[in-house]
Amino acid sequence: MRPENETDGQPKRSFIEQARRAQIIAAAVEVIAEVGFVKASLARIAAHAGISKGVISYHFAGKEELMAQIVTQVYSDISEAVVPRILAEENHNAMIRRHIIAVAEHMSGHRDQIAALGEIFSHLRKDNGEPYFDTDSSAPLYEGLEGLYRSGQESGAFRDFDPRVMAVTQQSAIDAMFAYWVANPGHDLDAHAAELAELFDRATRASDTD
Amino acid sequence: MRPENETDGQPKRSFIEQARRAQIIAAAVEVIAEVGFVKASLARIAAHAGISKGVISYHFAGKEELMAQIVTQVYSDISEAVVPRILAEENHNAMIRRHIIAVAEHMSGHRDQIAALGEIFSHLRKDNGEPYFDTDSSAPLYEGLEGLYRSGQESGAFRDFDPRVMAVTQQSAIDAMFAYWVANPGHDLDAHAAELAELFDRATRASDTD
DNA sequence: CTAGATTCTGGCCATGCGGCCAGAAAATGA
DNA sequence: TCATTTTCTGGCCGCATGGCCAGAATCTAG
Repeated sequence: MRPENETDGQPKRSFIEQARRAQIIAAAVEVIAEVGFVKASLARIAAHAGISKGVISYHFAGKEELMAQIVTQVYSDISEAVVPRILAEENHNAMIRRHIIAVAEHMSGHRDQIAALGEIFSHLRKDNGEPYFDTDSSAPLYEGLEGLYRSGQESGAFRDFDPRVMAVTQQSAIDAMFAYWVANPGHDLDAHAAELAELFDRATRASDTD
Repeated sequence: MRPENETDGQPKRSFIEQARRAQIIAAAVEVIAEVGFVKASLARIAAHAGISKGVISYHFAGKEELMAQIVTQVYSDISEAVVPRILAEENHNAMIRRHIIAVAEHMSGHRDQIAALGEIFSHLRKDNGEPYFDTDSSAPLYEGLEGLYRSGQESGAFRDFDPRVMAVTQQSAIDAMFAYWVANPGHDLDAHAAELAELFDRATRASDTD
């Protein structure tokens, strides 16, 4: 039996439980990165972690929760590493460049994480079959970029484009960069990021005549 | 029993067989677009087409071949509609713009097709679990864009960027546009395409000082 | 030391899937 | 008309999966 501490809000977790959850998440990331979402069964993840299958069921409500936790974990790692570096920049043009370059630099040391994230994004579905992560659930992510674009437009650093379209495009360009890198490990990630930074700088920057 | 005409090269197909294959492909596209790849079982596709499940097995070697045929079909439709319009342009900058706008115009009347295509791309795997369509299998697609970029660079229309990165980025931007549109049917596809055309024109165009 | 809470094991079960097949039905052609 | 080929039906089979549970093992506190 599982202790019921979920009377309100967040369940309390013992240290052992936190450690187990972290271990399972780490194992799941490695397995998904290696064999893909579809073949990453609970049995396989458990075997990779050196534990029994039931342990996963014990610590997570189901496969869905495990996957969602992976996404949460990776996302917060990224934010922690990238956001401060963006905010350290002093003008909007530099912030755009920094966003792309910082996330690439961070991910270059965490390839399994970004590979697993891509798999989960495209495969995880709710029971009714709808995507777990669509453009709406990513809204907070886009809103950050959109806000940056809008304020840059107000300051005159950026030309007059549709911020939503630009945000969707920049995010997709970054995702594609990682997908390409995951499929082609020899690819030069930093060089790719530098190209993207130049690309979006030119695409967003106000013309001299504007 | 199935007649064996596959002695060499392409199997001969009767008119009835061609019609059935087309019917099944059409049904599969609709089902995938509606319920997603994972829930699009052969049984469901057959029911939607009003035929027995075995018919699909009879006309296609397996689910894999059916999915591959869908991709082939949709791709050739796109090429037929878009390529001539690109070639009709007279300079490289206009060709880039036309590529984006023409594909969006074509797809605006074929939403199920592009929705199914996205599902198949991200879900279809070989037996060994590897993606059926990765960046390498899309190489012919990229090579077309890359060639366009290179010749534009030689002519001086484009600045000096990495053609591979630009091709991957432009394709991902277009894919993201469709994905956003599929998830948000009210989205203005033509306006989005116009924004992208402007974006990539600015990103690729040679500076006055180059 | 001991009782109770916590964590783990290993296997069972229902479900849904794709592939397959024997025989029915329909089309073909002489 | 009737034999032969082509097409279709409906169900069966093996397989893999995620969820679940009874009982064992381990830890904790009094």
